[in-house]
Amino acid sequence: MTRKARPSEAAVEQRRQDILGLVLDRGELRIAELAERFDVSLMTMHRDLDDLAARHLLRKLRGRVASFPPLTVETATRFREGLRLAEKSALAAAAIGEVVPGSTVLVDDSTTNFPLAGQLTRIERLTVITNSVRVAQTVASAPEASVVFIGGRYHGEFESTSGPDTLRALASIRPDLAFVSATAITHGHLYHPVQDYALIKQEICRSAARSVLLVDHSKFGRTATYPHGDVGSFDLVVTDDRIPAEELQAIRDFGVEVRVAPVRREETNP
Amino acid sequence: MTRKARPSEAAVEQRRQDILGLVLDRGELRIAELAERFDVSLMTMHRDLDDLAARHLLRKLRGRVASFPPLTVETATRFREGLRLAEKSALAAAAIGEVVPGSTVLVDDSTTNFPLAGQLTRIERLTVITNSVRVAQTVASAPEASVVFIGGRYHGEFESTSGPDTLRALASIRPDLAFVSATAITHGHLYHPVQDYALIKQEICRSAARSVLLVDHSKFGRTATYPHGDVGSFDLVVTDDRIPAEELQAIRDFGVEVRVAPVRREETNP
DNA sequence: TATTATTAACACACTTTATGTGAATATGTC
DNA sequence: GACATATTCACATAAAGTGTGTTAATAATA
Repeated sequence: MTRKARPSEAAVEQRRQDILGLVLDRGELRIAELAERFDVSLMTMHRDLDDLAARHLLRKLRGRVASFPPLTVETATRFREGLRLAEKSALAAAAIGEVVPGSTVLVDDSTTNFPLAGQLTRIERLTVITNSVRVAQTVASAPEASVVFIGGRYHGEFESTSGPDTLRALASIRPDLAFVSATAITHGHLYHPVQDYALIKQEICRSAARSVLLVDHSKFGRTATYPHGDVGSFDLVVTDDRIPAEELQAIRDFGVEVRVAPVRREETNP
Repeated sequence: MTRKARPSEAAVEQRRQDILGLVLDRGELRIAELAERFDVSLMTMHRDLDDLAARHLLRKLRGRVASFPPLTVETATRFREGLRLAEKSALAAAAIGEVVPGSTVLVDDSTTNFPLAGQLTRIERLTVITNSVRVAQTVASAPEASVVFIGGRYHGEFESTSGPDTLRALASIRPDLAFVSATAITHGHLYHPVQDYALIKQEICRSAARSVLLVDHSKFGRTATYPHGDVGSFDLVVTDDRIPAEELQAIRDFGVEVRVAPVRREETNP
């Protein structure tokens, strides 16, 4: 009958993200219901779900799909990629000024730091240390870049390393500056759903001469299983202008400098 | 006039590889001449060359292109990807039998090892140690895989780490089995164009309880700047059935076991 | 300034991809 | 094991995406 216009690749990916969001919200859903709700055939919905399942973002059962524990999924690189890009770019622009040419900069594993990594290629004679494959690849695309990758247990879902080897390597270096991000922050206290990464973020603050925390507004008011200190460990916090007022005050109460980056809004999701 | 049929993406990539091969062979060529030789417009040739230049595989000058030092380019991952895949798969199939479930396997950075890495996901309770991002990503795609990435100075063109940190990390581990490959081998002696990697290959042989060398026939009869020992350091050499007879004999003279993998031939380039 | 090389803008034709249909196969339930 | 339902397969279709060459504008060299 009335055939539907073929959507662009980006639109398909967007739909799949939306499906995942819904599944994450509900925990479990019938496939037939999803097909109806997104107004696609059962076949297409199966294809979407097969794709998400192949990325280990949900489980496909007979007739229904189930989510993995929500925060674990949200932490996976494949899920966060491209999310809140405007905010992340704004944070990068506000933070890049901290970087001095010729210095050694440590960049944490986080999609928040990806735009920042792109900016770093413009600064001269930098040594960039990271445990994130994506950050390493981005910075190394500049011909004269010096990149040090920190080894350890490799996690495919984050495309980065962690664990005791990583901690040990971190303890033996002393970068001039470190950029760290957080997945969850409430009243100035930081949390991460994966213990290994919580430990790493703490160790980074200890090892770096100066450390900067990058968090967009969506991370505020959330918590996760493993606390990893508070904003007091940082010398500067960079966030965007949709940070809740009381959270902003909480950070200032720690005596930490806060830089609020303006985000140009066209069509931002809440 | 007579429009030309639009080639597939693969065909375009093949043409670009051919262009690169020619430039590598000649050192320098006029762009107009290349356009004529490959029977494409000047515009298309510019697009091809821009692409190759963006991958740092050649330099585009005004009216002509020049190659970087040949062996350096040939070593770059971006160049070797997909080259001699039939041989590499055959080597992987012949070598995979060496891997014992539950053991710790070290896999060298090399496109030769990529198919092998894919095979490794089928074996249970393995710990895979590597300095290659691609190997790490491949193995980590299996959900229960345990992957250890060796840190160090990161090289974008190889997508892997090397240098003193890498050597030190290698020295502190003792894998049950190591798969190593070589870029150049003559009369049983091994060579690599990059010193850092030559050192790593040597260190691997020292640290692993048992080590296997994987080399397809194209690597024989070549040398490079940095020698890194001979086949005597290995317990087994796996190669394909187009290995020159005298090279095969040379390896056997070292008293090393050789396994010659049969390659199914359909349309293999020389 | 004259000449040649490069890039930009566009139209075209081909390839690739997302989709839905209906049939064939697989999976679970009673 | 029979039945119902879920999934996959094979195919046709339409639109998105991509490589190409032409012409015109711009940039670089002599």
